[in-house]
Amino acid sequence: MDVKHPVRTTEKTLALIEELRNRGPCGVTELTQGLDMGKSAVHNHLTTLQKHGYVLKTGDEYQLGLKFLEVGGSMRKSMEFYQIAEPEVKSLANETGELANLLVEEQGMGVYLMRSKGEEAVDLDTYAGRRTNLHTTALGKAILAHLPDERVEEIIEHRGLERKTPRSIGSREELFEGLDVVRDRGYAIDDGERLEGLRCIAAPVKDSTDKVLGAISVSAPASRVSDEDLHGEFPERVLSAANVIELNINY
Amino acid sequence: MDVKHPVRTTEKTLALIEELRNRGPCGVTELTQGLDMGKSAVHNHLTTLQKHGYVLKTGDEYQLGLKFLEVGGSMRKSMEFYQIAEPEVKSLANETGELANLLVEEQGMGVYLMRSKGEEAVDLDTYAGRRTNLHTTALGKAILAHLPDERVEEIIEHRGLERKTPRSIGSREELFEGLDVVRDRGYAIDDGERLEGLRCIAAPVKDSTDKVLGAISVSAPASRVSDEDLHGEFPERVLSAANVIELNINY
DNA sequence: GTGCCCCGTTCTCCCATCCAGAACATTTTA
DNA sequence: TAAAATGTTCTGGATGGGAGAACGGGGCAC
Repeated sequence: MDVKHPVRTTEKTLALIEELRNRGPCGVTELTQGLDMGKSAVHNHLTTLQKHGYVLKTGDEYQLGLKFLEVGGSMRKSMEFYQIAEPEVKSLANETGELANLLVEEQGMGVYLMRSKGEEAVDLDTYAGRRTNLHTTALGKAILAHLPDERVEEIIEHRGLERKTPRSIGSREELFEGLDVVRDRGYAIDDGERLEGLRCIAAPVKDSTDKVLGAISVSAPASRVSDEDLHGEFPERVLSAANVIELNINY
Repeated sequence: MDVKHPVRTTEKTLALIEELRNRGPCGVTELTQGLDMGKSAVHNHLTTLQKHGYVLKTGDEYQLGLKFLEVGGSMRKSMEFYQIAEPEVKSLANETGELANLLVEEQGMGVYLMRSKGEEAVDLDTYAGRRTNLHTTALGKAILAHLPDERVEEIIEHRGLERKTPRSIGSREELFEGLDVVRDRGYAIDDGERLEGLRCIAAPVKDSTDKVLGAISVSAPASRVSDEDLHGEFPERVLSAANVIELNINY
């Protein structure tokens, strides 16, 4: 991203936020390390962010506040796709007893909008807002399969095709072959590619013009997803949920 | 909040974010109005934020991205209180079939960490990240009742005691009387104070040193909460959920 | 108790940099 | 086809950001 006239002061503030996020609660001096700013500058930025609620101070330690959740939460709530999909993701989680997820694409990355845990659900390291490379999950592949080819090219150009595990996708050819399959059968599968022993089934959600809005999925341990279920009951339920969302979006 | 050396450039960026949040997707010129900045300045800030993922551009329109949800979501996930309370809030929603909520205090305001809808749940205007004045909800009163008196004084000093409806708390005396009651019986109630016909029951969650960490609640239409239930089954369930959380936090 | 060190905070002045305003490139409107 | 929007780029001058030094206070060693 080539910006002609970046606001350097703002970039310093954003770098500070990132640093604070990685380190967790800490003092001014500790933050200064690795930030290419002096103590007074860091202090000025911190107090400014505190004044506006983005940063909290307890004793001599600073940390990020929940203001980010406020802004992010209100953005999410204002998304029609989220509002309509939310109850269906919950139903899917309750029906299957497993972990159900909702993903959208933003700037070439997948962003989890929500996750809902059924009775037996495994606890993954995902959370609302979490980003992943699209090619590494069933959700992402469901989305990629329904984006224009040139967009997919752009994305792999920009975000790469890093392999998470030996079994995961790592080349352009593998990816496009996989996406063909996804388009043919209507749903995407991750059989241990991201995490050994974890199976995910995902379906795209499209609007009335066939543009993909996002994807919905179920994740479960392989021990509870038989080979028949992997191409039977699970895709059926996921596709059904995706279909309900599509119907509600298009009235 | 009196900041000695505020970073004015950062404050401009934050003002722009707020403006963009209120207006939703819009162009540079529209944003410029009501921001006391020229077109070029607004443009510079927007492209800088875009470069770092906080702002998205589609066509000629700019809007906030899900980066805020990413930062906020990771903050929330890192909170022990949220991690432990989350399943209990879900259980509470499922058992009662109503809307269950989790609130923490930050800078004198209540912040919803999550909400979980049961089968019959009403749909309120709350969402994860949403802020409210503490004195206007059962959740807030449950928290206030277990903060030191001087802290409560500070908060009403700083945040005021605006009445939401004629029935809601609007004076210092009313508030402290109410908090006494909450302490005595162990839970807080909102009987139509915030919204006509809505009843909420909330209980505080405290750690082993008796410090209040947050509060958990159920909200339901008055038609489904009889006068007996209001001081019977509902508080019982809410207190039980709060108790489970406390046990799990203190090991 | 004393001295030392390290922390967060404040101050000041110089230089980086932010940005008004004008110019340019496109698109929309009349 | 002209006029009036829009987003984007450019430039120099005033603004204000922040390095470095100084201050104040809390904690630790001895």
